[in-house]
Amino acid sequence: MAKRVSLKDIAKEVGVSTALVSYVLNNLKEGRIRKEIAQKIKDVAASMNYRPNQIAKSLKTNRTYTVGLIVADISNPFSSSLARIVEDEANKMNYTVIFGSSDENSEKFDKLIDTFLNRQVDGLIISPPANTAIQIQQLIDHDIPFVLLDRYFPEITASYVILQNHKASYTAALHLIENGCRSIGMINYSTDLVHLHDRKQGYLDALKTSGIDENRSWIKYVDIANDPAEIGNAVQELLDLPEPVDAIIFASNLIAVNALQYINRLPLKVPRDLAVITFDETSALNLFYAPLTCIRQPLEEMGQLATRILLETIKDKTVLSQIEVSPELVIRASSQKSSDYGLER
Amino acid sequence: MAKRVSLKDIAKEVGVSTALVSYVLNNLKEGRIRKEIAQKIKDVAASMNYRPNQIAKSLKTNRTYTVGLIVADISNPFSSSLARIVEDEANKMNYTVIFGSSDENSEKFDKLIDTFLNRQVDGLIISPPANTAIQIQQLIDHDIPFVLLDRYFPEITASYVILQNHKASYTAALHLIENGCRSIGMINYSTDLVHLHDRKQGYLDALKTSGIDENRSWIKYVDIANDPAEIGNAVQELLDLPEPVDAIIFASNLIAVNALQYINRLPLKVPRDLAVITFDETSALNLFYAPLTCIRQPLEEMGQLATRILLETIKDKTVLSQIEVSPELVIRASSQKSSDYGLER
DNA sequence: CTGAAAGCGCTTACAG
DNA sequence: CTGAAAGCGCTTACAG
Repeated sequence: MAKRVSLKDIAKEVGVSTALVSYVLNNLKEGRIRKEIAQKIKDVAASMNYRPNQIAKSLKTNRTYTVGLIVADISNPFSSSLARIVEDEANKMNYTVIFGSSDENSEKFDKLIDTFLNRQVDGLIISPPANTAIQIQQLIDHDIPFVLLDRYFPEITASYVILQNHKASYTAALHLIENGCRSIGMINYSTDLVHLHDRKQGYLDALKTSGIDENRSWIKYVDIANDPAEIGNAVQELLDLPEPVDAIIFASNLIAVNALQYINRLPLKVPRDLAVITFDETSALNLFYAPLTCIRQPLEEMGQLATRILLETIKDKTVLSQIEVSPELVIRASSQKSSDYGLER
Repeated sequence: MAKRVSLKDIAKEVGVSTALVSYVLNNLKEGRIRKEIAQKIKDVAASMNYRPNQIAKSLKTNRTYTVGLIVADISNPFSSSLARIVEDEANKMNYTVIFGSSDENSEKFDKLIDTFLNRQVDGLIISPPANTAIQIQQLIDHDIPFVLLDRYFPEITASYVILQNHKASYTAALHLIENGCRSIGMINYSTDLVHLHDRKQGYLDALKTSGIDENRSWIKYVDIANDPAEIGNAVQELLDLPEPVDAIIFASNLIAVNALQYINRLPLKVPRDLAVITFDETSALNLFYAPLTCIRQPLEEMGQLATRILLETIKDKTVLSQIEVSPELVIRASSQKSSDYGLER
């Protein structure tokens, strides 16, 4: 790289101190600097193509204007959609975002936090993997500004932005019941992630409310690695029950994609033979033949809130916001047996 | 944040100079430092929970171990898949990545480059929007290490990793012709992006080779903003031609998702009534009823190569690599009229 | 084997 | 209105 021009170079060129150059270029002490000299400095800076060195500035000010975003996997559309929203919101406040994928792995997660803190990020937005409450507690102990996104730990007093997960699946299950479903399955992840447990609980409570006996074999747990074969098997098992399931709720978009791909190869028709509801609404789901009823998370709101809360926290360490946003049940054909959708093909 | 511990604190605690601490913690001059004192320093550093300040280190060494990744839109699965690969490859070499989305907008793109350079990234991986050759040339003029990914400018001598785009659509079109298609449409973006022009040209050359007269109305151009209605219209127009098209090639995964969603609502059947091939293979496409023939880009290879070339360039500014990777035509049901797939439903 | 010192490029009290 | 100077937390020739 060609030798970069520094404040000192400009100062020498104009014949003033670096301090003055710094003041002028940062628009400080405006009224109190001679106009001509200020203009001269700006002109020279422009002509020399001056580019402030943020690293030096950060070292001095102890602010990097960088936030670290830790997601499960940036290539998962759910994560990347949030990333985009965080990016836009952070940029508005002149923040840049660095990202990392934890792969649901506690060690990788630790490493990311470590790296990001070494890089002096001003704060973190985190979708933590399961069983990382200790690490999160350490962030608190060290007074590191952060907010949890999408996931949380009930035992920890930290800011978070999550979905009303219980309500989401409660509403979904109730909707299925109202549409005549009686044996409703769920495919969920086998994990300690609390928000996924909440999704299960909402579903169970809806059954109970409706006087439907809970049936343990209606819930299938798959590894969070999203293995297509395993998810296909889970579907098949639900259909192979003595009394087969007449509806399935998918606890995530990736479960849905894999399950529906499997269902595509089956002779059965959605929703005629099987009603279906999925968490999340991603473009990946749009090509299924039956328009899918889904639980829409307000991603825009979630990403923006998380970012804003983080930036607030950076300014004022005493901020604590725990926000649960509302899901929206978007009702389409896939959940309504009464619809004739399954027949028309 | 609790007062951070610095080299100086450790030095004071142990009773040595900061220089020595720095040497020990960086494992420099290993054989030449008394073992006991080295161990003591390491122990104290650990017990004080020392965390090296990368910012200070960067200021001194002029290396941030950060790369900037500029994509069109991180929420586009194509971009986020590449981002994930770049992330992994960069992490291997202890690099962190900051990202930004240009939205195909030249001004946003400028701003991102500016921000990233101010932050002293060691280099950039860039999918440039149309008409940004000037900006790219400036990077060269300023000796900034970078590599273009997915897109390039033939008039500029810069490192890049792209697909053999011409070959990709040439092969695809030929395959359709061999399977009996005679009037083959293409939906592409109206843009100056050269790689998309290459995709068009490959398609046209395949027609010519096969003795099929090029028909201007077979190519529809849509805005790169991916408006679903506009893309649906493009499909309809191709079907409404006096001599309707019997196959369509989609020039990107997002065109495909939108077009297929539209096709889903039509009475026609793929491939019986219309054969179809798409660029890119994303999970978004898996739920279409007919398994899709697609042009698979070797994303893993592309992301890794781009990252490696960048890191090479950072070390040695004289590196210049222009790589065109091979597409793979993954043949499935959607492109084969002879297949009975379209009939079985 | 170890330390004193300069310096990376900024900001910012402080002094005048 | 302007400047000299200290200092952010490191690294690294240089000297001994």
